[in-house]
This record gives sequence, structure tokens and C-alpha cells, in this order.
Amino acid sequence: MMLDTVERLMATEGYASVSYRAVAAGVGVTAGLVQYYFPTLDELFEAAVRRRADENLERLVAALAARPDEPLHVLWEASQDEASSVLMTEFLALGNHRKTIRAVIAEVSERARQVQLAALKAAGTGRARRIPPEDLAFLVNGIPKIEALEVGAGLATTGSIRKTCLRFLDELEPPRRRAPRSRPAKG
Amino acid sequence: MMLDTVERLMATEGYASVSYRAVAAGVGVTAGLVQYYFPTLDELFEAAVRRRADENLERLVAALAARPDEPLHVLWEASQDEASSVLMTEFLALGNHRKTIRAVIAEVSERARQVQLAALKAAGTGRARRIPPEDLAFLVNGIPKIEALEVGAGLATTGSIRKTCLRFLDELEPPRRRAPRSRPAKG
DNA sequence: GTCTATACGGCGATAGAC
DNA sequence: GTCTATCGCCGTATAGAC
Repeated sequence: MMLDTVERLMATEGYASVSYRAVAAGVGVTAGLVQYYFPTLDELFEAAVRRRADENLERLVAALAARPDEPLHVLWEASQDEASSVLMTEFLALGNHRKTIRAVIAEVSERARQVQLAALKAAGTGRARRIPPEDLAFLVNGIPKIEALEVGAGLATTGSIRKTCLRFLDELEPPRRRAPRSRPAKG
Repeated sequence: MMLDTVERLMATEGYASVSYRAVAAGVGVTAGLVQYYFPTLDELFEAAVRRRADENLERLVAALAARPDEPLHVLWEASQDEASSVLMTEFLALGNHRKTIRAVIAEVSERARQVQLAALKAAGTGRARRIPPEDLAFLVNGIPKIEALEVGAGLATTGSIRKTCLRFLDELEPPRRRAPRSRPAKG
């Protein structure tokens, strides 16, 4: 599919390398045909953003439903493995200066954030430390994103930040019914 | 100066809008002349990155020297007002897929991080909570960056995250000799 | 409706004229 | 040093084949 090729191009060479001709070559059609379905490049990018966001949101909803007692950890892990960490970074950069794409990103992000907020509020996460759910959502979303950005930019990383964050997450949302570590949970 | 125009273009329209013709128009010369000084666009970007990074680092060193007892707050504030929060974000996105620029960014970032680490280690910041200085540096650098990224992408923000972070910063690095808040510090 | 072919102006980069 | 000419990309628009 064309959108797969768009994602592949963005991930490997950056959004600047996405062209009708490149996408067409990737799927084995003519450039004109790609343009028939997506009259401007912005529309092509928009479609790619929406598809990726919808898939991610679907996965997130399922994961939250499966572990309703630990939304913070679920959000953290989701933000990690969204292959979109590279991709979404690219989308963000793309939206930074193209206002139609910016609007799409704002829309899908807002939808995702509503889901995240609802899950955190339902679980009361962060209440003990008086950290607003919106800030928790911001952090678990953003920190893996910066890490991806820095790695992508060639900065050395020790991975220490992930351990530190996980320690903090466990503080805010103590493991209760999860797999036992040193000793089994009581209930 | 040409590099000023480059920064202005990047901040307002994104790195994709930086072209020899656009820069030349901005400074009132021909495109060929710009290219004479910077034979490839990558070299132009590199020069812009280095100049911005050098200025920021200089400012950071001065600020750290002026308030050696609270490096964490100094780093936090520096990361906030680096007009480069928009600009550096753009640089990072740029470096994501251009390896010569990636190398430059890695180099200047590494230099900055060494300065930050030295300051945090000298003050022993985070030792009480057992948070490694490298993680603190990561966080105070990155959090304002994500915020800038999200604002740039059109996401609504309440500014709550900044207050929450500041509360955390005050916990890690208690205000001692600074201006009094509710009651004056004793020493 | 689907799709191809083609033309236009703008781009980075190169070579080379003054 | 400064600038022009040129080349092969690009997005986009359009005309038209099936």
C-alpha cells in the first residue's frame, strides 16, 4: 500500500524524501497515479498520520482495557514501542510548519490524550503525590519521544533514564496484581 | 548575516524552507554567493548549528558560574528560554536523517552535556533521591523540548507540567540562598 | 472513474565565465 | 571573489487515453 511506503520512506530517509516519484517507485506504479489518490503531498501525509494514529489508538485502548489497574505502566510501554517513536517524531517535525498537517496531528493527539487522561483519572494515578494526570500523560508520552529524538540525532545514551523513570512509575503506581518480583503480592 | 537568515527561516517556516535562493533574498545577495561560502546546504546548516550551540553553551557556562549552588534550576531555565527550543527542535529533526549534521549535533550536544554533568555532580544534585545526574540533565533538557514540540504541533497545553516540574526541582534542589518566598531562608 | 503523459517553475549542485 | 548557465530532481496542474 502507498501509505506503507510513505512510512518506510519517512522512517529511513525523513519526510523530505517522500515524493510522488519515490512513493510510486516503491509500490510499482506511476507518479501520476499516486497523485490521483492524493492530489497534494499534504493530503498524502495527512492520510499517513491518520492511519498510524488510528492504529496506535486502537492498540492503546486494547492495552488499557486489559490492564485497567495500571494505566501508567501501560501508557509508558505503549509510548516505548510505538515504532512511531521515530515516525511520530518525524510527523511532529513535519507538522511544525505545515498548518493543515498540524491540525490533523492536533486532532489525533487530542483524541489519544483524552483516552489516556480518562484511564489515569479512573485509576486515580498520581493523586498521592498530587501530580495531575495531564502531567503524567505528558511525561510518559514525551520522555520516550525525546530519547528517540536524541538517539536519532546521534547522542550517546546509557538507558539509565528508562530505569529511573520506571522506578518513579512503580512509586506512583505500585505493582500489585502483577507478576511477583521478590515476593508475591497479597491481593 | 547569512546565518541569522537561516535561523529566521528555520524558526518561521522550517528547515525545508531554507534554500540558497531564500537565504540570498533575505540578505540581499545572489544565491550563487551564498553557495560560494557554503558549498552545500549541509555546510550551511552545520555552521548554523555550531554558531547557535556555541552561543548557548557560553550563556550556560556563565549562568552556572553565577549560581553554582543550584545548577538544576539554572539548567531548567536555560532550556526554557533557549529560543533554540523551537530552533534546536528543528535542528534535531534535521539531523535525524542527514548524517553529517547528525555528527555535528552529537558533538555540540555532547560538549553541552559534559558541562551540565559537571555542574550537577559538583553540587551533588539528586543524590538524596538516587537519581543519576545524567538522568536529571536529560529531563531538564528534554521536557521543555517536548513541550515546545507539542505546542508547535498545535496541541493544547495548560502549562501545568512546568509547575509540576518546578515543584520536583525544588524538592531535589531546595531553595536555600535564593530570594525568600513565604519566609526567608536562614542560611 | 482510473490512469498516463507531459509541461511548468523552483530546487541543489556543478562548472565555469568575468 | 562574484555571479551565470546548466543539469536533473521535485510538486503540481492539465489534457486526455481507456
